[in-house]
Amino acid sequence: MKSAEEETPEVLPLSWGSRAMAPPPGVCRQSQPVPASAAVQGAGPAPSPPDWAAPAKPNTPAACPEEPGARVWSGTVLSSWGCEHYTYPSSSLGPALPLPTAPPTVSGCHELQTVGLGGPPGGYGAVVDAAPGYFLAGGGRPNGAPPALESPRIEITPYLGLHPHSQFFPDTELDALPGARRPSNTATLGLPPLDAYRDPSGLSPASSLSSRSGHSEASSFESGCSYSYVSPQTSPWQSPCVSPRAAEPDDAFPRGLGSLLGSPRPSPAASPRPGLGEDGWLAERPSRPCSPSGHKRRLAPTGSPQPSPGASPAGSPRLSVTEDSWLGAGHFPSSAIVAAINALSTDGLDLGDGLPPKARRTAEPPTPSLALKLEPACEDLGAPGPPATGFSGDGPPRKPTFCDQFLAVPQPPYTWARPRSPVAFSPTLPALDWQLPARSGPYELRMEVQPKSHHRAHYETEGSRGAVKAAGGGHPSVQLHGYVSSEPLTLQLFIGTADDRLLRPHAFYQVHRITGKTVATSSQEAVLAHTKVLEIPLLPQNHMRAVIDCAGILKLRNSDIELRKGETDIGRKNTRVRLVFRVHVPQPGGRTLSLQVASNPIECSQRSAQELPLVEKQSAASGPVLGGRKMVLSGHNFLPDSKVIFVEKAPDGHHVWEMEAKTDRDLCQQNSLVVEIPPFRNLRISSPVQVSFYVCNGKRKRSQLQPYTYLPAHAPIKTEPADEYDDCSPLGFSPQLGLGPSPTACMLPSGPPLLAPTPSTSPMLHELTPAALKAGPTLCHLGLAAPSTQDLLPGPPQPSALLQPQ
DNA sequence: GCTAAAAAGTTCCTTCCCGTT
DNA sequence: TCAACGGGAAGGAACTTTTTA
Repeated sequence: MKSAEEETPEVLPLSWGSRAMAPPPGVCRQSQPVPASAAVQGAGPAPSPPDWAAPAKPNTPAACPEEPGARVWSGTVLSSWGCEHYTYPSSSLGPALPLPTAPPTVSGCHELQTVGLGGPPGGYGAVVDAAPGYFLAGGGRPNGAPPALESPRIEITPYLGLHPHSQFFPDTELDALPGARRPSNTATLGLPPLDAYRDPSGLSPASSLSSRSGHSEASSFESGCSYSYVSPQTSPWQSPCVSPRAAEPDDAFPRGLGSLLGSPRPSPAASPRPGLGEDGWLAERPSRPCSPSGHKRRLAPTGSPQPSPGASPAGSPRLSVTEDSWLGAGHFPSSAIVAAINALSTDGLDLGDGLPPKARRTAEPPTPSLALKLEPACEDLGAPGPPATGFSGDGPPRKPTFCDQFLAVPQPPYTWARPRSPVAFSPTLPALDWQLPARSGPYELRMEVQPKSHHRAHYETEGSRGAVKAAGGGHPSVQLHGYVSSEPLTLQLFIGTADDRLLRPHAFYQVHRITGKTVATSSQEAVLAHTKVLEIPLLPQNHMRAVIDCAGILKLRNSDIELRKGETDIGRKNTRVRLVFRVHVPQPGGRTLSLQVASNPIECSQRSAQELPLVEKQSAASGPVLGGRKMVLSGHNFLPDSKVIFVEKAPDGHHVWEMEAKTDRDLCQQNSLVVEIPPFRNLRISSPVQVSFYVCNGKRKRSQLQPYTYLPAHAPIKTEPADEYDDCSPLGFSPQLGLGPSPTACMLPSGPPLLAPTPSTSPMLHELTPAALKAGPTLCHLGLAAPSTQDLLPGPPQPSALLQPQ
């Protein structure tokens, strides 16, 4: 069989190369020589992957079936996860990172560092990854995680810290949080970014209120309590969300606020892109404007003061995205350190130090705008009130608010309480792209009912297409097991990616809050690091189970996202998502345990949902190298002519082996397919070999890659179906890897930089040491204190639940 | 035979329409 | 009656393949 590489020129479009091989966000990959301490990250030769990653062919770039020329990095990428989580400085340390010691070659990054201390979360990736100590251990990264590979690239230098949506806008009481057991250290700083998840410049000229879920008046009115805040631990992928001209003081306000401040922002009908003329960047946007009519079926009221639903979810330097490509671990910076820097830079709310005057000025809150926008939504936000106590069915009766007069949304049996004012900044919950296990100790967050594999997302120009449904009718549901307290918790929901890379917030899709008579589950919106998050109560009286009938999926226009500075994902054919649920369980000692579970992939496009084959489940995740076993695939759009192709990819992305599996056409149904697993090309393997397969209905009609592991002849054969193989994915993918068994639940502290193993608990559980609290954030220590790779053995990297100090 | 440009064909994205609930 | 939901399709942009020079 002819490999894809043979059919495709080796030369990739620059954009592809840069996407697929780009350095971690914020890492300024220099072409000049780099000191050893830093070079390994950006440009050094790839060290050997940790042994434990071998079965998963770590960091193996491979061609993707749909984009043969594109590099697909498959394999274990979390080799440094555990340790990264350990390297989480505390906010109590103050802004004292030894930044000046960074190598000169990352000076660019250091510029970012300086600014980044006051900049958006994404900027911290630059800070962290440029920090010298970060690269000390393990050949460049803690635990020896493979570094990024050199590749064609586009260097992106975000204007960190100058973004108007910086989290360092002085706190505002507009930025209220529901308190339902939201850990008290949750960051609540910052101006609610009106365009927090979508670039307002990309506002559809005729966006309907119903679908302007981000910060639309409609949305806010509905919820009456939408709020935004920026996660302090936001990872670099959460994007600096940088506006090209954000450094201009006059342009410092969020664009969405411009109109509120009196800047010309004509009615949507008047101009498809109002304000383009005053924004040179926008003027260049080739983004398709509106339809000739410039109207939508249901137009927003002319002259509405609401300029935009918000910003794109990620101006993120997120690494390349296609449904088939991803990057290996070596490309990922330490989110833990990112969070640490976040904490360091923001602790005590005194953010002035180290901030360039320009950045500080930019960070000043456009208070009038805020007041104008949010006043109707939550009039109580600004008023003194009780501290956040969380929602509770037994809570005090909610004072009627301004928005209540507008919406007759049925009152849930509980209310969302709000803090009087944002809580002081401190290291907190893991960033949304942190990989967390679904269970830890007695706790398990489980998807009881999976969503349908297809859900057509709606555009902002459309009306809502309703809530995500369950396959068997009804709605998806999630339950937290093992929780015995009577305190309700908050379940967070956001739209994550469904490719075979690390699970992370999807740049092109956002969760959309559904309200109405048919919605029984209360919820409210938040914006965490440019990603909309739906917060749903988990109530003991409901056995900590939540039916997700309040979540739809909003599609953002590709052009709006892709053209954002720093965004490296592409939207085309990137139409699969997952519902990602998180819960943060308070633990004794003031820490918080974070769990996460992701749903099955959901196809969100109209067309592909009708045509492309989709594998939802496979009956086996592994088998003998000799093949010959039958495997049942269940999914959609299978045809009698469907082919199942097994592929193995070389580290450089070449298909080194392809084999079509025999399919039993007699047993083929639209939703199921029986294939005979072909023998592997090498019958003498000594260790498991990770390959992939896909279902092909014809040219360009291929399912996503699914994992399959060939086991050596002498190895015990694991016969359980893939569903049991991994508790986070029905396909046997670790949600963060697409490979390997599920992570072992474990807990990590997230505060101080020095962490000592706690033998009495999971090897992943580390206690804070007094010395750690005093020692200060020595990055060298960060690396040394982190558990070694061997600590994580056996098995693939161990994403951890996060046990954090409160 | 190779390369580049142009043309043609295909796929996908976005918007709009409209019937149903 | 209205709005939300949900299926379908038009139009065009983006991409791929083929043809031509």
